[in-house]
Amino acid sequence: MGKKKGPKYNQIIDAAVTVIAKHGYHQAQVAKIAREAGVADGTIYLYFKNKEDILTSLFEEKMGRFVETIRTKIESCQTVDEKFLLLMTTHFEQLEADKQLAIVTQLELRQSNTDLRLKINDILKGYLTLMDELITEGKESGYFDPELDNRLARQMIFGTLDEVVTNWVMKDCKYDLSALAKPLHQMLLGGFCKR
Amino acid sequence: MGKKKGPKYNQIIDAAVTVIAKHGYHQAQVAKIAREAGVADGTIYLYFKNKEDILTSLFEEKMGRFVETIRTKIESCQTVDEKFLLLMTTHFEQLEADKQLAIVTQLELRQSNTDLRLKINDILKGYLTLMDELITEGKESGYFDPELDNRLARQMIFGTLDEVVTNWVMKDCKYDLSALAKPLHQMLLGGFCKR
Amino acid sequence: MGKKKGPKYNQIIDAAVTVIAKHGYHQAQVAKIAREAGVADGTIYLYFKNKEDILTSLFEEKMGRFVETIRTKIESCQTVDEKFLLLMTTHFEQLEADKQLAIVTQLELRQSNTDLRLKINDILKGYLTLMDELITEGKESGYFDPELDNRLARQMIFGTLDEVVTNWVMKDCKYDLSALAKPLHQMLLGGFCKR
Amino acid sequence: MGKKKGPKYNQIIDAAVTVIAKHGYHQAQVAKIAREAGVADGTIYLYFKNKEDILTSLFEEKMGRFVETIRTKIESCQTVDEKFLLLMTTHFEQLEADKQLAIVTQLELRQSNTDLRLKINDILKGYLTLMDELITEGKESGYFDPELDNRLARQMIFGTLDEVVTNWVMKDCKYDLSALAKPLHQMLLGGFCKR
DNA sequence: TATGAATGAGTATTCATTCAT
DNA sequence: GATGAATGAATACTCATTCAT
Repeated sequence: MGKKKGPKYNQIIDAAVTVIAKHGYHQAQVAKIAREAGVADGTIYLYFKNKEDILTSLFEEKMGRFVETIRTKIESCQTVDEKFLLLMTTHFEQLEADKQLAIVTQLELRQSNTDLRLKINDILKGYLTLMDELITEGKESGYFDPELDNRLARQMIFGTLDEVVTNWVMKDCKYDLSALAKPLHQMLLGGFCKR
Repeated sequence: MGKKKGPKYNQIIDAAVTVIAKHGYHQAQVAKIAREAGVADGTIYLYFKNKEDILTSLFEEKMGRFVETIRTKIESCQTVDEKFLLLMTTHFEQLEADKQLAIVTQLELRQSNTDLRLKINDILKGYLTLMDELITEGKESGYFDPELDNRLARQMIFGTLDEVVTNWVMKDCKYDLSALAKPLHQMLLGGFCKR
Repeated sequence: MGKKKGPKYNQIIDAAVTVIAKHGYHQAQVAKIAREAGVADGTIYLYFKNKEDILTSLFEEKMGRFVETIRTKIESCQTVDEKFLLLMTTHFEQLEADKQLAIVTQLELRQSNTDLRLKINDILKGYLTLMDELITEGKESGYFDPELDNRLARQMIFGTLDEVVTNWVMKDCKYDLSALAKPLHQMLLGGFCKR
Repeated sequence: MGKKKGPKYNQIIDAAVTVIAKHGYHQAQVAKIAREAGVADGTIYLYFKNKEDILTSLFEEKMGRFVETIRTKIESCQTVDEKFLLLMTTHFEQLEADKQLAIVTQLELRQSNTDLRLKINDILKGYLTLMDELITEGKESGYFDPELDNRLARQMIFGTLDEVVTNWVMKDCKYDLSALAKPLHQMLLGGFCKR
């Protein structure tokens, strides 16, 4: 069980995204996912331990490279300032590139029970670590306020990005999301106040 | 039906909060709520139309005055700066005052798929309007950057507050939440950068 | 209990007829009957043992005089032939006089469980006896075939009358029912065949 | 869903007949039918849309050929007189052949309030048409009174047959039903009166 | 590997009846 | 007598998971 191999593994995950995006979390039965994937119900259980495992694997597969992509990209930047802008831009671009997936991760999977949400948080932990490193770097380089509370700053960045993406998804993804990175970057780093 | 009167009405709502906080949204059966409230299953239906009506009434009863309380409190403030600080402090204090309720509204009720989410959004709409007014006031008074995008600023504030509270709840409410208002206020208004 | 006295007793029975005719047997809850009667739910149980007792009492009260009326009327007739015609005419006239009641007895009460239907049959027993007497009289007077099987003849008469009335009710009582007595009388006594 | 194939489909229908005949319509729970059929509750829903679908399918499967059988049989008869006798005999014989089924169709299924009654009426409609044709044929051949009212004659035949069968069922099917066809035939065609 | 038929635990809601006032 | 708030038993249907083929 759990043979994370073969084309069917990915077929099933993609089918889950499609079904959840189309019918919603509570109407995404295993049988429906199996039909969408073109396999028998029982086949699902050759690749996944149970239904929850489909959802967490979905999150892992689809979001696993999410953070890595960001980390790689910002390496090329010189300043913390630039790094932050690129982090946000890349965050938005990646979600903008797969709107169906955005619906699933921003809206539908949040209806799942608390256990699944804890696993999602685990996956996000790498993202929070990255932000933490950036904040520390900013503080050490003298660019950020040295009194900054890392945890709060991190929650502020993540909470903001998440809320902005969720609003975009709820407005049917019909405006340019990555264009918002720049003004947000300015607001996060410079605050609301005039200088 | 729907008598919305008598001590039993409140007994049942309080029982629902207790049961959901203790067992989670998906394990909060009507029978369990009835037992906790000390009434028969059928009695629930003398006071509520159906199970969902319990949850929406819970939200209305418990959170209905949330925004109004904040709006009233900040009226006494002179400056936008003070208003923002008081908004955040009051936001945190109200949730801190009933930790069980915080668990229910921040984590459990978000798993619902129904009209309840619409009702939650209704309440939030009033909150977003209030934030909007504050932001505009800040811009007009020359305190905020006149180029500030209201929608983004609003999402930044709300996303930050929500994320901070959710983290506090997931850490079992074991630190002082309202004490975070001040540093957050500084970060939101002044940004991460040193001045 | 079961004090078959007072105006409320009749109020409740009339309310039951109205409610059943309007909403159907399966939607005729005790609470609905009580409201229609203008009494409290509990009051019903001062006059009736239980819900089934309302229905059997309804049948007794409303249909009890049914047979007696027929019996009295046909006493004035000279011949069996006349008696039969008058029996059928009176049967139809009585049901035609209260169409709501006809709906209840012909359609709705038949959906009741087998126990109630047995009680209804008890009440009808007097009617069958009357028919039996008439058939015997017809045979003894030499008017009917002496070989006639009383039981079958009785079932034929009752089955025919019942089916004719039921069809009339299902066609919304919109044609003249008692006018059918005469041709039916001729068919029952003379048969389908030409003479 | 609704595979209408395989031995289980018939097992379930037969179990429904058995359970309803034994415990009555209102005590025929799905779980009881499943146990009698030797399958799990959920299996029922692989073969039937819902509980009502079991009952309508039961009626279709068991009574669907009822009228057709009669129609085929009487084709071989020469005279209307013979046709009528055979119609009645076949009607009785078919019900006599499965007494449990007779209980279900004559008594229990009549307590239903649903589409089932419409379905029953549909089947009966074909029967009434057949009777109509016979009556017309009798009139045209000069055998029946040309003044005969088809509708009334039809209701008289059907009402009589139905009443006779119902009485037989209520007397626990303990006498010879089809033997009654002959005397009834004589009474219907020749009337009660001596000739 | 793959199938898909079969499983059976789990739950919101109705409504006849009671009984304290 | 009269009330009506409270009771609680009873039931169809879904769907994640299994296992014989």
